[in-house]
Amino acid sequence: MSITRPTPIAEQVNQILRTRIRDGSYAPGKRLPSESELSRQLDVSRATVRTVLAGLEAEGLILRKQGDGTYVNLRIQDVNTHLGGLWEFSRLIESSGRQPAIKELTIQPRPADDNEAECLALPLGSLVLGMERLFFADDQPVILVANAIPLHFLDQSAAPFDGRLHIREFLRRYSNRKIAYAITDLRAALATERIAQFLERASGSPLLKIAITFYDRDNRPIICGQSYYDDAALHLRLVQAWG
Amino acid sequence: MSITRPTPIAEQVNQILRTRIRDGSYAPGKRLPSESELSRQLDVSRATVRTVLAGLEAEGLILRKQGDGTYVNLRIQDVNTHLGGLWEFSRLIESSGRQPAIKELTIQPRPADDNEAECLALPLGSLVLGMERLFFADDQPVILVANAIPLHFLDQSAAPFDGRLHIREFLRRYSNRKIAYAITDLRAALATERIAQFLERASGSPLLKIAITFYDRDNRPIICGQSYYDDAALHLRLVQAWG
DNA sequence: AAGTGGTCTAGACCACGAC
DNA sequence: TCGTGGTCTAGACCACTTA
Repeated sequence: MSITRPTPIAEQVNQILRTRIRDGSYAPGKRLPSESELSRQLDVSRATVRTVLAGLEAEGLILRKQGDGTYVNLRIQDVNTHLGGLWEFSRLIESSGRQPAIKELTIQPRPADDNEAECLALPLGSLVLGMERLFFADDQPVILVANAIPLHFLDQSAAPFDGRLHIREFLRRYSNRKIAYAITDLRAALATERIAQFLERASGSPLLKIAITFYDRDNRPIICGQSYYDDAALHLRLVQAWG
Repeated sequence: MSITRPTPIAEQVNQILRTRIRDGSYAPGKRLPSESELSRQLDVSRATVRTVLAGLEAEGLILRKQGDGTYVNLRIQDVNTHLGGLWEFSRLIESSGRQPAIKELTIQPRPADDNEAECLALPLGSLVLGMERLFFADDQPVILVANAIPLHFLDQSAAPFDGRLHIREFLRRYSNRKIAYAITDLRAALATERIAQFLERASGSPLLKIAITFYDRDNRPIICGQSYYDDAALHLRLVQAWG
């Protein structure tokens, strides 16, 4: 029996507003009820409403105009991520309107390579769980991901590990670490023979290379990963609010 | 440093804390004063302090641990952008510890090409101000940018336009439009002969291609641009807080 | 002039981590 | 247990847009 805490009010408000935007109760281009009105409707303080709206604005979902009102952004349908969601490949595929799937290619303990050892601040030759996975959008391969997690962070008794889980879910199930932030390196790269084969592209095609390292609250690296992203098959399009 | 009224209090607090972090008053890895303590020190409410800290956390500058305290992130030096700074190439270069410079290649009115007309929602053949510029990091060319702005958005009497201004400053000086948000397309591309020459790379090298369209609060496209980013010369590395 | 979002305050109580 | 950050409230006043 697991403990359930009451869901934070702000989170509930968040879900309600997102739902109303998604299902068209608040149509694209239209004005939302005022903050005071929402505050009354939902019976929460205006401060709470504002916290939630700030989040939606940062994602580009709404536009707020002082002295006028809050509007649903017209152009969100074109976008598949905001810069905070860059690691959630499944959601990214989903919000492009396609069906995501993960295929596990390999998943096994092995010594860390040089790059991984450096990323994870491990002594050379330390054991990591190596994971290679292929993400599909509507049965078309679009992202090839190689991850490494230090073995000692994982609950070995939970093996075998399920390679089709999202990284978030994977960590929650097999480890007690929590991710605080990630550092991401964005590069352009040419497809090697092997990568090209998996992604069904010509060898030498340009691909996005996304290298992510996840850290916990104590600044310890938890996971490092290199992803090859076929930007011809799946656009990477993001909104940025003008802070 | 003291608090005065004209500029927003939160902004002043923001600057104060950033300064203290940058100059080492709050050293990397060390704990900041508690929120209540800061609230007393600066004579602002705790809510205001929290607003500012939330911003710093989103940028990855600090880590907050419930029940413990707020810490300066150790790894900030490695990073050159955060969620939302992707368009500010000059700042991006600067925060990599290098000296930014902008060279104006061309700047002149011309008809919009097909792509620009579509991005900017203009009739084919409409006039735009075309701008081609090269960004340098320590005298090394790193980003080639081509922008287009509909001519009728610009104050023609202000010509000639200064092509060495940041896009933000450019718009402020020559137009009354304000940018609300941007949609960015991230791609990998191969350097054409011409692009390679400007960036001093081999023809066919992989480059990041960043296509940005800026919109104002009324959802009208203001600027569109295509940038070629030499990721071998200048890493694109960003922090993402785990929301 | 009225109504909107923007800013800020002063408090309350809770959840968590270190001691 | 104590101090920290996390959540939330009720209300004040300001700045801006629209009519």
